[in-house]
Amino acid sequence: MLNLTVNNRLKKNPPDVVAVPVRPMTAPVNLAHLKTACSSCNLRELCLPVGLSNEQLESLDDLVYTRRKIKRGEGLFRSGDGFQSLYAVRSGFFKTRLATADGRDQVTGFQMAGELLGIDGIGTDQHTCDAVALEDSEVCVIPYARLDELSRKFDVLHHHFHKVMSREIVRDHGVMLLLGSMRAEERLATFLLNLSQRFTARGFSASEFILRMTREEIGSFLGLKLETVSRLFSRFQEDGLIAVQQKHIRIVDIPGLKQVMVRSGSHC
Amino acid sequence: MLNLTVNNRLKKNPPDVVAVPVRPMTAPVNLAHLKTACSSCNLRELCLPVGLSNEQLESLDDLVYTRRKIKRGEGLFRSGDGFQSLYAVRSGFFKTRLATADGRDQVTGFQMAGELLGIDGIGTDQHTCDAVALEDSEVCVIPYARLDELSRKFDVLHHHFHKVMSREIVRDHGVMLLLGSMRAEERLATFLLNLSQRFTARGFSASEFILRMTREEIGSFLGLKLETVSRLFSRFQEDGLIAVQQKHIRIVDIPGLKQVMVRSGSHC
DNA sequence: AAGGCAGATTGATCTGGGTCAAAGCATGGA
DNA sequence: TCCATGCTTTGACCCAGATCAATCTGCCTT
Repeated sequence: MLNLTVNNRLKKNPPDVVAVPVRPMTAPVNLAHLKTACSSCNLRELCLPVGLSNEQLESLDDLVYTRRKIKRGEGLFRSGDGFQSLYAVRSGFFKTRLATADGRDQVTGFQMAGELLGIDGIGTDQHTCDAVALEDSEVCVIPYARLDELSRKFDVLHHHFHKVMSREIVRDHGVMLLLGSMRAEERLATFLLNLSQRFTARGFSASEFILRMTREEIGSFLGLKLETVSRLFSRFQEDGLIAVQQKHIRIVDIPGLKQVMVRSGSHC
Repeated sequence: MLNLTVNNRLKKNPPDVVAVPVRPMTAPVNLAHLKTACSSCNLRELCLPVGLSNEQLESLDDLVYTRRKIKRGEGLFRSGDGFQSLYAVRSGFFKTRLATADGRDQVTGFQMAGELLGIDGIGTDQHTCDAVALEDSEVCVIPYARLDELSRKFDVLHHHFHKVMSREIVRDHGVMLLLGSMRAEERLATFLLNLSQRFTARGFSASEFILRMTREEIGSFLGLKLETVSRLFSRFQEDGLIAVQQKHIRIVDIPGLKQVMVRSGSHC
């Protein structure tokens, strides 16, 4: 067995208090380039603040007052850690994974800028999975108690948070469908198109991107072995659907990939 | 291909308005046997009201003022339906399933008394899956707008609802682990033990129960074919772990089943 | 610039679970 | 009571994807 787990072993989290304050609570900062709270964050159309008024946005700024940097391979939180905060990815890339007693591993998702991490902790006041940075990353720390408080003041925020959780559930159902009833090629095609779509939403190229995760991590997420993932990449390339060079992916034929997603579906 | 889909085709839902009012809003009902709202429901320790004070419980009674009966094979809601209400299973048994354009089907869960249905609809104001009764069932209708309103009044309810959603997410991650990295026997053992545990929580026998779903539905949920499920039942019986007779299951050796769940896990 | 090493590719082979097919079994409606 | 029909079981065979193994590639370190 590969000893990837050893390398990815999480360092014990520093407490949130250590995190870099985005806006010192003492003196307000006027310089535009330092005003890095939600109201001026360029992710505000993707992240928690979607749909908030300017006024509401500004009170979010008091909520999200710390950031935390996580180096590649380090953990943001791990299963069993006490739950206090949610995290919004500001930059970088994460995976979440579930580990079983007997050493198995299931990657449950990959998170990029604007996406929320840590919701799993609300139910039991403990995190139930590990979140690991796949590249040097930064997150906004959202103390849950404050979010709760604030969302009682603002209907929109309250409702929006429910929507975020609900969509996470719907996403998970999609992954179940993928794992439970798709063939290998469909899974990988679905995965690539999903990434592409999420990059597009962030203003990046829909057809060209760098995979932040290894073949093994992709495999774990898709319920396949890394060799299978690798072979499929090669096959897709032969078929003129994509161009792969290690982690660099270019989708050559998006409609073609979409066909793979569906066509092999109608088995028989 | 089996034509199960045809038989399970959902009838278009009757609007919630048609549902039987549990407590007519006009005159309060005094008779104890008719007082069937949350405050006197025997599921209150399992369902949404967990942890509420008596006073809070009584205001829930105004929230949950209708019930709906669903016959076996009928749908409670289906993908695409507008979302207005959540549903708490009062009696009976449901499955939720996701259907793809190309006719594939993934069962995403089975719900029993006290469990919540419909959360998937919050994110987009439309349901994203079908909920189908596996036996004649009854649900409490919880208008979402009211829940929202009420949860602004009661911290506990508000927070509890978040917990329910979060736990659903954690559950889904567990299913991903199952689908993504367990072998067939482990999946079935996990499934049986999970059912057993949920029946126990409801005061039923941990070791003897009736399966409300077909082999095909179990298979769909577990990412296996019905023949595989059937063969595994037979194998488990040969191995003295369970006794099966059609839908009637008796778990003979719970520790043994737990071993199957883990042992085959350490592949190699 | 060289060496080490994590990750990726590719080939050969094996196998768990899928597929196809044929009975068996139970339940409900006429 | 007796089919009809939907569900389950079991057997024979097959194949997608796993496993095992041997390179290859590119990057990081010194």
